[in-house]
Amino acid sequence: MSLPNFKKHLIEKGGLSEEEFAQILPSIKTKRFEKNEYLLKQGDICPHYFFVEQGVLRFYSLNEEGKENILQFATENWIVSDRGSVFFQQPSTYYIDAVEDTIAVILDESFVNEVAKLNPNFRKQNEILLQNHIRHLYKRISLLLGASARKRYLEFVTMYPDIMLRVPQWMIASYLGVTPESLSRVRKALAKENFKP
Amino acid sequence: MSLPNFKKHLIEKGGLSEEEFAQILPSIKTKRFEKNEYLLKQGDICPHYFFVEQGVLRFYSLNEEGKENILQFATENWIVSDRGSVFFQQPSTYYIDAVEDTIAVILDESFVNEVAKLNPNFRKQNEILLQNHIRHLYKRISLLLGASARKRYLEFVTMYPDIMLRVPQWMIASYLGVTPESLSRVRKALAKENFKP
DNA sequence: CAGACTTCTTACCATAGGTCAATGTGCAGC
DNA sequence: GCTGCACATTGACCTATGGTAAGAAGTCTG
Repeated sequence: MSLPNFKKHLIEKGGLSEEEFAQILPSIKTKRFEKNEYLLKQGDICPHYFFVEQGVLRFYSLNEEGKENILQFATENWIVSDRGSVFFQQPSTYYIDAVEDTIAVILDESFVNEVAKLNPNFRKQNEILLQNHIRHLYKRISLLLGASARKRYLEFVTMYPDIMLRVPQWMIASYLGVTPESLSRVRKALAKENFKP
Repeated sequence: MSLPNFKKHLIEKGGLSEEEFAQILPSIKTKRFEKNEYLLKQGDICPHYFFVEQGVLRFYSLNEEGKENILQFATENWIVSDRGSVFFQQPSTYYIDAVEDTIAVILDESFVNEVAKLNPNFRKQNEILLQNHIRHLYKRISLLLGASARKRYLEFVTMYPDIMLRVPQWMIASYLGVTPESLSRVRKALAKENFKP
């Protein structure tokens, strides 16, 4: 298993050297998930963080009526998890599953500590990721509070053009908080105004 | 300035002793804000974290049409800030102002480090606060994605009964992502079904 | 290739919530 | 005790989005 993305991540973002990476490579655990396979189900204690080496994951909740609300997609180089569940060792209220066949690197607190021992900079980089994550969540809430379906879609397209092409449209609708039909209408209206994605 | 809430916070959550608190007390900076006074404006680099010793703050964004979207309220013992702006030293896109006259403790990274030196446990407690914060943001997004105005309001009331009583209704509407008129109608309908808040 | 899904689109109608405007109502300042 | 705001309510109307149902297009599978 060569893990080019994870290697790049640790070297560029984590500040590790080639040698340091080679040193920890043997202790890296990965897992392969098939399309539609679950990584986490409601009620489970989320065991790890998942770094997407290859593929697409989705993180979502299910409301009482059985409607899925997609909170996050994760493509290559993204980390996804129910952090709260991992941290507090409490049952999760969320699901994670694979949108495509996916290879994920299994991360846990001990791994972070181990790498941080090699290179103290790594902890700082983790902190940066976390802060960016929070920023992103705030932005998302702002949009959900204030923006129309159309505006949210446009924002999504410019922010994640890659994801757009890899997940079915109804999942994007769920991420945006609208029905697939509504999203279809929004897209049609945009096409009529000759909007180029 | 006696700061009973902040003292309690540091002792109970931060694990400090009375003596340790007395030791840092002289270096604690506080500031008083009048109702409607700004703590942060769009474009500023958010200089600190604010711990609310007494009063109510609100954290919000303004969209292009000038509509306010309230992201968070903070009453006693809450910490509020644009963390991203503090951390990355970048201009904020948010506002913070005082809903009531407020006494806030001014916190910055150096303060956290100073206290952590006294009691290493403090860093862990900060981490816990942060993780809870993220959990809370996810929950909020789920509700905005999937729940009706009524459900969001009921959730708000049970979660923050205290805030309900201290901020005007139109701000709650903004927090929930509906118009004040809609919220008024939701409340009327609930009253008719003899809902007791 | 046939058949069964899944996804996307379209059309028609329903409705929650938005908009606008008028009316209350309480409270702060004179 | 008025006067003037800021907030809240209400009603009439409108619009974006939801719900339903059907068909078209694509895709997987035997």
